[in-house]
Amino acid sequence: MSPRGFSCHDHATCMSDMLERAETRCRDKGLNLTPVRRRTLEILLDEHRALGAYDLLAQLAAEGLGSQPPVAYRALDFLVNAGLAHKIEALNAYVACTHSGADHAPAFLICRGCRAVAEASTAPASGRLGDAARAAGFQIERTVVEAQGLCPDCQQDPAA
Amino acid sequence: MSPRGFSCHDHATCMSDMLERAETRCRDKGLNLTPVRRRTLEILLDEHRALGAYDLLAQLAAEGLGSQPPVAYRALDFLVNAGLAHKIEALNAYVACTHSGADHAPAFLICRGCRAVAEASTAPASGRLGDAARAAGFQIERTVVEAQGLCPDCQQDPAA
DNA sequence: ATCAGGCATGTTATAACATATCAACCCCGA
DNA sequence: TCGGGGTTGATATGTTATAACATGCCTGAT
Ligand SMILES: [Zn+2]
Ligand SMILES: [Zn+2]
Ligand SMILES: [Zn+2]
Ligand SMILES: [Zn+2]
Repeated sequence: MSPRGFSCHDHATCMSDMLERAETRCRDKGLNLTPVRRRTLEILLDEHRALGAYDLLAQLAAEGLGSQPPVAYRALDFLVNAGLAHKIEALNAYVACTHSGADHAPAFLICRGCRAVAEASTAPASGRLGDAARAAGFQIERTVVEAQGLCPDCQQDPAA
Repeated sequence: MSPRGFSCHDHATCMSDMLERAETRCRDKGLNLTPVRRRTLEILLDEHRALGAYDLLAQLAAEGLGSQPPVAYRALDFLVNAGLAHKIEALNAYVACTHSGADHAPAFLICRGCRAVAEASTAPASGRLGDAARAAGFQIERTVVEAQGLCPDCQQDPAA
C-alpha cells in the first residue's frame, strides 16, 4: 500500500536488496535466474520506471547478451511469471516488482511525464468491482489496476 | 455498477437504444457521427465484446467502408474521445460503452474465454489506490481497471 | 557410454498493433 | 471566390509481440 518510486532513497541498497530477494526466491522455487534474466531484472530495478521490451533489448544487445526480440520477451516472461516484474498494460512496458513478498495483486501509479512507476496493492475481491463480479457470476483471475497521472516532480515541471 | 454483457437481453433493442443515445449525444456536443464512425459503433455494439482494430477493419473493408488501418483507428479514436467506446488495455482491443450517461471512470470484467466484456464503474479517488496516490502526492488523471477471468458461460464450457 | 528428456538459448521470419504524412475533397462562411 | 476546418484516401513506416525450428547443455535412466 505504501508506494515507492517517487521518493528519494538509497538506490544502491534498494537494488541489492531486491536482487538478493530475487535470488532467494528463485532458489526456493527451483527457478533458474540465468545471467540474461538476472541482468534484465537489474536493468529494470536500476531504472525504477517502465521500460519497453525493445528498450531492454537495446541494453542487452549493447552488453552482448542477445540481439533478437525473443531474448527480451523470454526474459520478461520469466520475470513476470516468477513475480519479479510486472507488465504495465497501459504502456505496453515492464517494471520491476518492488513488493518484496509472495504473490500479490499489484496496482500502479504511473507518471506520464517521466514513466516512473509506484507499486501499491489492491484487494481484488473487495470493493465495487468485486461486488459487480459476484453479482454477474464472474470469476476473477487477475486484475489490472493502473492509475495514470503526474508524479510530484512532474507536476512542478515547466514541461507539464 | 451493475454489469451488462454476460446476461441475456433483447439485443436488437439494446443496440437501437445505444445508437440513438449516441446520435443524441453527438448532436448535443456538435460531433459528427459519420457513416464510418456510426458503422464502427454498430459493429462494436453488435458484438458486445472486445474487438481488435484489425478485426473491425476487416468488417469495414468487407462493407466497402475503407481498407487501410487509419480508417479503423480514426473511427475508434473518435468513438473513444466521444465516450462512446473504450479501449481495453490488457487486450489492445476496443469495446462499445454500455454506460449511457456522461463522462465516467469505467471498469471492466473481461472473459478470457469469449472476450465478452461487462462494464462497471469505479470510484477513482476512493479506496486504497486513492489513498496511496494522496500519500505520494500523485495526481490521478485516468484509471485503468480491468479484471480478467471467466464469465458464467465459459466457466461451464468444456474448453475452459 | 549412450541416449532421451527438459530447459535455456540462438536465429529467422512474421504476425499484430499503431501512427506519420501528404493529397484530395467537401462544406460553409467571409 | 476564396480560405479554413474537418473528413477521408492512400502510402509508408514504426512499434510491439510471437511462431517456428535449430542448437547446445545438463542430467538421469538404461
Ligand atoms: Zn509486485
Ligand atoms: Zn514524473
Ligand atoms: Zn463506458
Ligand atoms: Zn466467456
